[in-house]
Amino acid sequence: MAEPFAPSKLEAILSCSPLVASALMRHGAVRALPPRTRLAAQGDVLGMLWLIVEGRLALEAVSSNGRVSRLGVHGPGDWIGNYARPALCVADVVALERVTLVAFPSGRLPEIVSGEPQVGAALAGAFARQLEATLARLDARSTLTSKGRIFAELLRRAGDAGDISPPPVVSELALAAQTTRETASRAMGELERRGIILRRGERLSIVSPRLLAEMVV
Amino acid sequence: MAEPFAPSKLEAILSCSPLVASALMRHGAVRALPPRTRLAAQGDVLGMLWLIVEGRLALEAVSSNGRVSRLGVHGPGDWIGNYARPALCVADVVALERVTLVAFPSGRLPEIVSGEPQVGAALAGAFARQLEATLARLDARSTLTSKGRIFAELLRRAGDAGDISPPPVVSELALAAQTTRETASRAMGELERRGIILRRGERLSIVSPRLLAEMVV
DNA sequence: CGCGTCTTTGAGAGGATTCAACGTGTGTGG
DNA sequence: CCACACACGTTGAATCCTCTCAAAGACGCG
Repeated sequence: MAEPFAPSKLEAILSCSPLVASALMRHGAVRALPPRTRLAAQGDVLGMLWLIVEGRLALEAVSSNGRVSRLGVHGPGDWIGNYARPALCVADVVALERVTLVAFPSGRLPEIVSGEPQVGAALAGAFARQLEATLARLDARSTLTSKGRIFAELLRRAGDAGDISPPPVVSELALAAQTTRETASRAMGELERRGIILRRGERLSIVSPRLLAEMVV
Repeated sequence: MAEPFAPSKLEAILSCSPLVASALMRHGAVRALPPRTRLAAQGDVLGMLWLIVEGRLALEAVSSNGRVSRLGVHGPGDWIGNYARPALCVADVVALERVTLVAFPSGRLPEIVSGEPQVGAALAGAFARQLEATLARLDARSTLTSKGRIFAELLRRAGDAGDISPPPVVSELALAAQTTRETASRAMGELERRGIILRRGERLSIVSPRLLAEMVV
């Protein structure tokens, strides 16, 4: 945490060559942020691109009625901000925990890339992955019901293991699934009554992933 | 249209070097599709990446209740499909008009990129742009009301000119804004009654962009 | 003219949020 | 040590937004 950030870590995070890592380190500024820092606000003209190295950042948009919805959560290896030129920021960017990142002004990376094409290759892979994730999220928002999104989120967090520990905080789960505490609570209550999940202290087990998957609608 | 596709067009579309264009042409297969072709279906394992050269493609997801929602529309210079490896396709991919594209198997491009890093640079720019667009769409879906999305879509299509011609087809507008014909019709009726827009034959004029912008909620 | 597509409008239903109330556990300050 | 605030979870009832269903009119086209 406290030790200075080493370029070799970049290699691991981006799975790129030492060449690329050192080029990035040479042009970017390393920053550390305490939890809850707000890097940018909805409506700002954002002229930065950040590479997350440690910790997670969330994109949160607040709608006119005051509700906040989470557009995404990004972790090490993800890029946040504007690549080519400054642009309006659609959402707040907030640190969920202690975060280390490398900062570049918008437009700098394209320059670097033309000098060191290897960097572009690494970027393309990262952007493609993030695009896919964002598209999947858009799909969920567009085609699933509120309860369906809760169920999908549970399955996603459980992974193959089939359980989640520590058990998810209901209100946080609701935020991630773009719905309310109450709806999330009702959805989980239903799952528990039907014996599809089991909540025991520090662990939430998914008894029947099959049934749960069928309820993702 | 009918003439064979020339690499020089790629340079213009991607604004890349001849080197990159010829590398892409060498590794990809040019295809032409008639309108309404469905390139891939929701749930397919899709092992391709396409570069659109002419025409537009839509990503359409159908939800369990049968409604289709449009996740995005892509045109020349956009990439659709899976970059690194085959993956489940979240939505149908359909041609809105006659489309020409260059097809690559998933995973091929990363290979090319490692041999010809210039290609990676071009890809990074394109992916960054698409990521930004997708994020903006996700934001709209998450924070705006149905009517708000209609209003926003109208403003977007009007651009600075302040009018749209030919006037938008209501049902198509509804699809783009992820709502129903009826809701879109009511939203536009309201705008017209309040004198915010004017529909005259082959032209729809936005009388008061300011008022309209304030209604985007 | 008949047909299909598109639009408009009304009425009804349904899903999700909002409001409200209550119970719990945790940490803080008196 | 206790009172208290506070965050979280649960549950019920009311409200609201949006979709669905239904009907009717406008328009272009063969």
